[in-house]
Amino acid sequence: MTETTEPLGRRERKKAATRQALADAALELFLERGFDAVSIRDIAEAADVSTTTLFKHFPSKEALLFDMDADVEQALVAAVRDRAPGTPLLAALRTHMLQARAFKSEYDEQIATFQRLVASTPALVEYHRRMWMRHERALAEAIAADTGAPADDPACAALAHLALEARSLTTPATDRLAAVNAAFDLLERGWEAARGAKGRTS
Amino acid sequence: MTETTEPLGRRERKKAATRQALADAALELFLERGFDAVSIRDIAEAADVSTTTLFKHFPSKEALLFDMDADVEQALVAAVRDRAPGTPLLAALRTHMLQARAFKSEYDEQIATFQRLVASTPALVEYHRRMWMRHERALAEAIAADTGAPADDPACAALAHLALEARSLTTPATDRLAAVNAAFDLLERGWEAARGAKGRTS
DNA sequence: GCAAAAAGTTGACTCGTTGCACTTAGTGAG
DNA sequence: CTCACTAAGTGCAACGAGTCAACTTTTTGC
Repeated sequence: MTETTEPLGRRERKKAATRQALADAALELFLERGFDAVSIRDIAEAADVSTTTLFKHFPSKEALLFDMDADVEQALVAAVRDRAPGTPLLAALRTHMLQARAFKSEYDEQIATFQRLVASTPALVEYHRRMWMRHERALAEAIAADTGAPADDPACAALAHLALEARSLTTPATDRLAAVNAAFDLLERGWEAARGAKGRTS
Repeated sequence: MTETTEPLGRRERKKAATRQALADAALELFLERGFDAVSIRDIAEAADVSTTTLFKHFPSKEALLFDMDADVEQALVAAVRDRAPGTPLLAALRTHMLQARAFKSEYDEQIATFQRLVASTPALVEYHRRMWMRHERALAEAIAADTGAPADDPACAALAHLALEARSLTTPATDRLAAVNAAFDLLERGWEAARGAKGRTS
């Protein structure tokens, strides 16, 4: 998205290069042999650096795969904060989550194979989930701000947690979409009912 | 609960003994020094067995602590299946979860320190959560059976997932109880609304 | 009593990850 | 331009979790 090729010193460029080399080598090897069958040493060697160097760029083996995150939280918070006026909070959240690349696999073969790799490796599923759930607090605060509740309101915290968690439904390999929608149906009804009971209608 | 001291061969008794010795040694050392500061070798030595023997009894370091699980799933399913007639499904589930030992810490210092140990070790929190969520499918099926829906109904799956997940709210150290209750309030309203929309009132 | 299976041991090994001491090479100030 | 500073990278050794294969005990069923 944001091309930050601005004032890059020679040093920083080299650093970025090795980092990229590592991420590339890792992805290639993982796709080729599977996550568990590739060792850190393999990757380091493929990128022609030492394992210690690898760990100076990435904090763990899993992190090699999820290089491109960053402003996910921004987008998440923005989705509720800057939604079209009149749109219910959860509706906005639902569409935002369904538009994420995790659900766009049909359109891009690259993404689809990546998704398959992650899904077939428990360690990666877990790691991904943890990254995702890290935004729980930010979302909770955004919701609280939106509804005028105190920032640590338990109901808002619960809604944030459960809405994010909707993505991790262990659907029996069939329809992830239907699963997420079912979860949101449930939450929307519950949330609207609660809102209604308090006299507001957002 | 169920005392199975029935026809125990000498062999099985010895096996159970070493297993117990391991679990005991582990708990003691963990409480004394903390989970991360105790190595598998320490535990094996304290129980006077080899590390390989330890791993024949427990699949991982974390498993040493959660020896006493078993029929949690049974109880969970029973809580919805055998609830007092007239009780709403989610009400039964809520009380069952609040009665679990995880929330009884005030009554038992043993349990409280154990909870503290787990809570203070990310690896253990994660492991515990995973064990708990493993009952997702069983609960989903129990709910489906209860409401007459097909066993793989997405709405039931979603409810099961979110209800179980209610326990893992990352409450800011304050009131876990309030958090769980907030989650259940949300789910109850949403669920009743959905049920109502379909003409049933369980 | 004996053979098969289960429990345990030993020791070496893999793999993720860290620490330490060291070199190399941009960088910025004078 | 050079020199000291600093960040990046290296090499190596180590640690802890977990696995493997080969070998020695029991215990048990017959």
